[in-house]
Amino acid sequence: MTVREGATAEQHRRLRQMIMDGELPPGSVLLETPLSKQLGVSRTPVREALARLAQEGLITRRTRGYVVHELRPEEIIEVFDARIVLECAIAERAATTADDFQLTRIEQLTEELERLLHRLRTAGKGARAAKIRDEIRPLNVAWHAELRAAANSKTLTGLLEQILDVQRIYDPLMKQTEYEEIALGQRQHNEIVTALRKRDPQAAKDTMAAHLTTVRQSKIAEFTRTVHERT
Amino acid sequence: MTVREGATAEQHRRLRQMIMDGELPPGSVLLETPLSKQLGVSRTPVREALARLAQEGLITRRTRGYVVHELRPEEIIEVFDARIVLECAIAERAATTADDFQLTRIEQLTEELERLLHRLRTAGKGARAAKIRDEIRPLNVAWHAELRAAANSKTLTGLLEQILDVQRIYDPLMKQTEYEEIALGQRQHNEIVTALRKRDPQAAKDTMAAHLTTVRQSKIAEFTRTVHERT
DNA sequence: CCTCCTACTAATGGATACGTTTCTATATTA
DNA sequence: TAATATAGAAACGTATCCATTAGTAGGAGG
Repeated sequence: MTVREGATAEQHRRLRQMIMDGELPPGSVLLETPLSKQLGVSRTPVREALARLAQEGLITRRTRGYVVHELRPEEIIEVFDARIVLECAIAERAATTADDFQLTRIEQLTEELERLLHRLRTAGKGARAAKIRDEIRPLNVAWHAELRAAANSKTLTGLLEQILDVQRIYDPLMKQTEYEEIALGQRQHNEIVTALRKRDPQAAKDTMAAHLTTVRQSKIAEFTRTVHERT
Repeated sequence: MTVREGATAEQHRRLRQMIMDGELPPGSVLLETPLSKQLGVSRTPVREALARLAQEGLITRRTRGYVVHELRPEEIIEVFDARIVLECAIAERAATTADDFQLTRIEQLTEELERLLHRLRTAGKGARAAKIRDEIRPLNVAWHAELRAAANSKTLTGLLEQILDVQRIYDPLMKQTEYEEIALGQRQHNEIVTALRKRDPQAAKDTMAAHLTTVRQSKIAEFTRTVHERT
């Protein structure tokens, strides 16, 4: 049977997807009435869906309708700083709370990423490489998700996921990450896993801080490059 | 002129207040239809208000209606841990971002609290003391709010305020804090202010950690005492 | 006496209707 | 020509309506 899903939930999911896919880039205007026609439902579920997106920080209210959240460069950095705070806390916590099953899964994901990374190095820069990147990305997301689960804090996890959502609005605008940066990230993943196994919260936290700081650097560089080209 | 406020915003505010005041303690059931009659508006704004409260984490959806969010003891600790993470990050950040004007205001609040604390010590335990406590509480809240402002991060501030709201659901269930604990908190406030003035992020962070750890201890102690009595 | 079934009540999700507010484009005046 | 006034269109906030669904009480059967 198909999953029973209310119209509100469905439109919420659809709009969210459209934002994350870049179909509705930052600054896009969202109006209740036209959207309800476009999506083929009445205004009620659209209204509710928009209210949820607003509370999630993905869109902002205007006097009339909503706008997909736009961040000024310094705000992008600010959001990333908050992410670092939360994800470091999660790494630190996970070092003590992760059970063996969870650690094993993280290790498996790390190894899988390792394999893909080797394939990417040999693949160079063509269509083959792009395909491998498409496999790497969700695994990376899964790696961080597994770490969150291991930290065993619904509160921290929830807050971090909120932040990640806001960040993802800008993902479609980003250029692809350089191979060297991915490789560095992978080395750091390995270090973090080691720290978790050693049950060393301080090391887990510090390594995560290093990891995210480099990711931040590269993302900001990508972003400014990209925005520069769009003018 | 009175502030123009839609029915949705008004009911949202009213319900939130009722929850914070303990008029709707954790576990209370909130149904759209009865509430709309009780509050004297149609279901539409009530619906929207409930949806917002849910997104804020104050109430949770059930198959039919909502319930004021209930936390198991270990979840209360978890929420507090998240608060510590965020508020330490804010203290650390504020040490570099706070401008002189903000620092001065925090110092003024600290001094004001100092005066009230002395008055409380001499007032003993009667109705006079209760009155002073009623003055201390909002100042304490203001002190922390001013610190958040000084950290100059809408993101961190927003996340922390979410957490604080969830915590406040349980405030009406708490017994009053002992004088000694308030006094300790005040000494720590002073230390934090000193660290901010010295522009020492590490000290600000560490002191805040110490401060919130003691607050956590006392709150948890209060809470278990209180819950114990309610059985 | 307990369990299961059925019929009823009441709440929800979604659509629609209506009055109000805001935006926009056109026309008028300085 | 530029600024402003004004009329019309469009979106919003709130109320109401209807179909569906989830609880509930009461009765039949074991």
